[in-house]
Parts: sequence; structure tokens; C-alpha cells
Amino acid sequence: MATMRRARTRIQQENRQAILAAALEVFAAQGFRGATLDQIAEAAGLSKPNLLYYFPSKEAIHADLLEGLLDIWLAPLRALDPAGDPRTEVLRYVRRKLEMSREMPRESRLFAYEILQGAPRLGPLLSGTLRTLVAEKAAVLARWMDEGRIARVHPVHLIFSIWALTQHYADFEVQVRAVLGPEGADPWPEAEAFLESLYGRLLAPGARDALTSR
Amino acid sequence: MATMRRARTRIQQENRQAILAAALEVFAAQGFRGATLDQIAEAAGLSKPNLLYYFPSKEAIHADLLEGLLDIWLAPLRALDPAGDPRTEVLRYVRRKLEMSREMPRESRLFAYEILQGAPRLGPLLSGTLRTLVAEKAAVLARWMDEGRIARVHPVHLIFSIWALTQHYADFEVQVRAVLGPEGADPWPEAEAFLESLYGRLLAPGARDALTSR
DNA sequence: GTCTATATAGTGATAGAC
DNA sequence: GTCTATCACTATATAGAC
Repeated sequence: MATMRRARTRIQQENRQAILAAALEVFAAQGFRGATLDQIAEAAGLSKPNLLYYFPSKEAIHADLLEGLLDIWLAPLRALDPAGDPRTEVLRYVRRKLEMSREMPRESRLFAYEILQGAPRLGPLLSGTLRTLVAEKAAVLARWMDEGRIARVHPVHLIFSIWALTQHYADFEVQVRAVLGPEGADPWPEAEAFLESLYGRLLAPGARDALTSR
Repeated sequence: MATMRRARTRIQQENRQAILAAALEVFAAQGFRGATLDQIAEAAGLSKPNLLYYFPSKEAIHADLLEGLLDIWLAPLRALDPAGDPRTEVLRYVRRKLEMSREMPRESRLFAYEILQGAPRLGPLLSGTLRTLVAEKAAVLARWMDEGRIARVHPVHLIFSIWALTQHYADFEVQVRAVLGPEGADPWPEAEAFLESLYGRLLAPGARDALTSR
């Protein structure tokens, strides 16, 4: 009757989750090639052969992790509401995306490794799902610009900028902390304040570029 | 009399350069662990043992590449002139940094892999050289803000934002191109225009945040 | 200086006892 | 289902002929 999950027992489900959690940790720290099954098995508290009882290969574990990631990653952009107030919506998107970097830095790095390598696994999803979603939301932004409700900038690059700025704090966290120093303040609230200023000023409807002497 | 370089003959110098160029290509594409000596040797047009005649190990090649990189990478920030016009200086910095991403995407990715991994090799330089330089230039920016010549934002995060935005176009180029699509315009001029708008508006002295309904 | 051949270590994956 | 032992393969690095 009920559709059965592949993993039947409680222990099996827990072990699968433990493996995925361990693998996320290791892949995010070292990348796919840098990670070894030994490390993952130890972090998961299992023997290597036992780990391979749950997943057929290292590749399969990695694929499992990536599979759901893009959807989670894009949820904040999906939530951008065409019926909402433009600046509120954009600023909320920025805040949510930054929050995800703070709460899920390992997922961010897993994603960063994948893109850096040329997206061998989720390449098709980038040209498919991702491209479609960005086109849709860029159209919403463009409409808001047409209506004069936010300043006019290239909407797709606006989205790129939000990705770059928010993910930077997760992916380059080591550098951020090295520069701020051991006594440095918590970077996250500073980052949030900075990004709010930045996008507040960028999108203010009356905004015009400062004179640039090129 | 003349201080001799270690590599004496012309061929040796050329081979060394060929190896470094090949290694940059491979490391930037696959990361340190993902790269193999076979790939590097083939790209350099040498046999693997011959390659190891020039460098004692894979690690040594990688170290050699990283060694000079930080200085090159930070040259544009070093060039920020405290005596110049604030907005001109910042916008020039942004343009130079973006140009470096366009002209040296492999170096950018080599650097990105290193930071993602937790900067195991150039960690000390980040807390030393880099931190000092950023502190110095942040002080310049802060002075300009005190004088009301550019708008007040957190100067260090301002620098972070320039790094994040410019390097994004090199490190995540695959994603940028996937989203823009096969027919998409050349992203680089678009990126330059976008970044000029963004920093022009962010730094305009009279700029105030748009009202944000949090 | 450059090659062929090979030593050595590490890693993904499997066999088979329990 | 889980373990010990091990295979097969790959990759770094070296030895020694030329």
C-alpha cells in the first residue's frame, strides 16, 4: 500500500543521514577529489566497507548531496514576490541569501567547488532550471524598473551581485576572518548592514551614478 | 660576479616556464588534488620524470605558482592613491580588478581553490601581508568618508565587496555563461557597466539608504 | 638532460567470514 | 548488516640506462 522507502529500518535511515552529513563536511572542506572514503567513513562513525553498503560509490554520495542542493539554494530567489514591494522584496532576498551563507556554509562551498570545476555534475541544471528561474525573476525586476519603482540596472547582473556578495562570506570565510583579525567583530552583522546600505542606495528610485572621470 | 639564476640554460628556463604555465592551467581547472602530474606533463610537452627533474614534487610546483600570486593579485589595491580623487580611485580599482578577472581567470581560480580549502599554504600571508595592506587602505577610505568625499560604509566590507563581485565573474564563469545563455552578450562589458553604476551610487557623497521596511 | 622501467603509497571498491 | 582482509588501480616519485 504505502510506497516504501528504499531504506527500511530506522538504523539504516540514520546511517544514511550520518554518511551524508559526514560527506558534506568532507567534500565542502576538500572538494570531491580531495575527499577520501576513509575520511567520510570515520566522520560518519562507520567502516569503509559498511559505508559502501549504503552507497555504491563515492560519486553516488556526492551526487546525492548535489541533487537536492540547487533547489534549496534557489528557494530565496523563488520567493521573490512580483506582487510585493520592490525594495522590500530585493532586500529580503539579500538578507535570506546571506542568512543561508551563514547557516549553510558547507553547502555553499560544496556548490562553489562544483562551479569552479566547471559544473561537471549539475551543468545541465544551470542552463535549464537556473537559467529559466533567473530569466523569470529578471523580468520581474525589469518591470519594476520600467515602472520607476527601483533604479535601472542590468537585472541579471543585479542577481549575480547578490550571489557573489552573499556567498563570498561563506566561501572565503577564512580570508574574511584573516583580514578582520582575531579580535575582529563578528563579520555577519557587519555584512548584513553593509549589504543593506549597498542595495538600498543602488535601488533608490532617484539614484543616479556619481560622476566618474574615466 | 653576476648572481646566477638556478636555471642556467635557455632551454631550462623555457621548460620551467612551460611547466608553470601548464600547471596553472591544470590546477585552476581541477584544484590541487584533482590535478595529476600526468596532465601537467602532457600539457607542458614533457615526460613525467623529466618534469620532476625541474621540480622536486607536485607540491613544489603549486607552491611556486602561489608564491608570486598574492603580490600580483594585490597590485591594484596597492595602487589606490591616498592623494587621488576618492571616487576616481575606487572606480579605477574596481575596473582594474575586473580586468584582472578577465585577463587572468586561471590565477583567480587557483586563488579561489586555495581559500576554499582553508588557505593551507598561504594562510600566514593572509593574516600578515594581506591584513596589513587592507588595514592601510581601509584607513584611507575611512578618511575620505570622514571628509565627506564619499559616502560612509564599512571600509573593509567595501573592499570585500569589490573582491567578491569582480572575482565572481572569473571563478563562477561557467554559471554566468549558463545563465546568460549561448546567445547571451559578452558578460564583461555588462559587468563593468553594472559595477560602475553600483559603486558610483554607493559612494555618491549625498547618498542615503532607501527606506527599508524590515 | 631525457628517457624507460619500476618502486611505493594511497584509494576506491569487493570478497567472504561472522 | 557489519567486519577483516584484500584486490585493482592510480599517482607520486625514483633508479638507472642512454
